[in-house]
Amino acid sequence: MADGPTNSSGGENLLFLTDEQLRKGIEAMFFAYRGFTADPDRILDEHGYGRAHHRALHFINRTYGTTVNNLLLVLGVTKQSLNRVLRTLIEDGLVESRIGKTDRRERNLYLTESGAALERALSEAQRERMRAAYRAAGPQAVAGFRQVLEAMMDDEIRRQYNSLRERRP
Amino acid sequence: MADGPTNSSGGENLLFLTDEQLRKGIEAMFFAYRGFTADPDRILDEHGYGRAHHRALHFINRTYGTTVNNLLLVLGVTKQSLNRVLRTLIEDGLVESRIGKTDRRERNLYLTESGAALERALSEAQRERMRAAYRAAGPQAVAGFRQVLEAMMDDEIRRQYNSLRERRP
DNA sequence: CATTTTATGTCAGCCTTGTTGACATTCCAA
DNA sequence: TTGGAATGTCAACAAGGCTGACATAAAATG
Repeated sequence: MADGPTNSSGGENLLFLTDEQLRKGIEAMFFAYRGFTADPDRILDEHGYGRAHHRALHFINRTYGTTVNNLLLVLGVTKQSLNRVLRTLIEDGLVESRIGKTDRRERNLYLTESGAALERALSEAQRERMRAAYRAAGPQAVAGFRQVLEAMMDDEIRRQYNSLRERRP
Repeated sequence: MADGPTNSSGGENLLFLTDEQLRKGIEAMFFAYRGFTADPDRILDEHGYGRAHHRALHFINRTYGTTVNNLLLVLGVTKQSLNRVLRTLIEDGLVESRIGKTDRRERNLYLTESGAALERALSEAQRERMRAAYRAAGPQAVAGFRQVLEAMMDDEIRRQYNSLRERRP
């Protein structure tokens, strides 16, 4: 996998990575992820929600009319766990669940006005942090950032990640 | 902050970032973090531990003889939460807690042989994933990756991250 | 020396979010 | 018609966050 004689991305080939360097990267990942979630967490807290709600709102917004099963695959949790979160969002009027047209067993999920509003607030806070980081690091760094992250995903996940579609409202 | 007329890292200045690009980055972060934690999680599971134990082991290993208070600051949790984890690690003989020499109120924390062994297994799994990602992406990408992550941290955290010291056994 | 502050530990209780297992309903498909 | 897939629901449990209260020892400070 990483043994090929040439590197596709134009870097020098032989990479000597000390444990020290790798540890730095590991800790950077840990601390950065904390920053990454800090702003949305504050907003969620005001509404009495947690990260699980954020994730659900995010992916319902991204893939308009997604089914519960699709959501389960992306989020990687059990249906019982997702269901609890989903139920509160539906009860609170942030998410609408409509019976599927072609397959009436399925539930298609949509954000309501207020659901979309919260999602916007959350993602705007997160985008702002990401934007600032991107600006500070520069475009070349951003490209590298994305390359490393993508290489760090599990294979099946990378497939899902790469098959992202624009939402069609 | 991001308004300076020049970019320090040699990139072009004007960065036009669409919400689409930022969303891609956000999701990359989400999915990559899952991959990042997947391998240690499996090992931890076999031992009946969770991520909280991993974090404690990691930072006790990194800063040899650290105090409980130091650990609290780095981990960003309450002492009650940390204590629960620490207690099980001490009971299980993975961590040793010694009364401080200069300040007898403090407890200095050390990994035992078996604690160090588990830490090694966990970090080696994580390093291996990181190493593979680094190799796949190349050295230039790695530099960018680290730059963006560092810019994404909270300010106080970045200070902690940058003041990493080699452990002195 | 008396008092206050600091570092740590511990108990109790609560919340979110993950888990498993069991079971019901609905409905497509063979 | 029957099997299986998709979904929902109930119950129980665990990890690991949180708060609040309280105890102890030791350091720091008046």
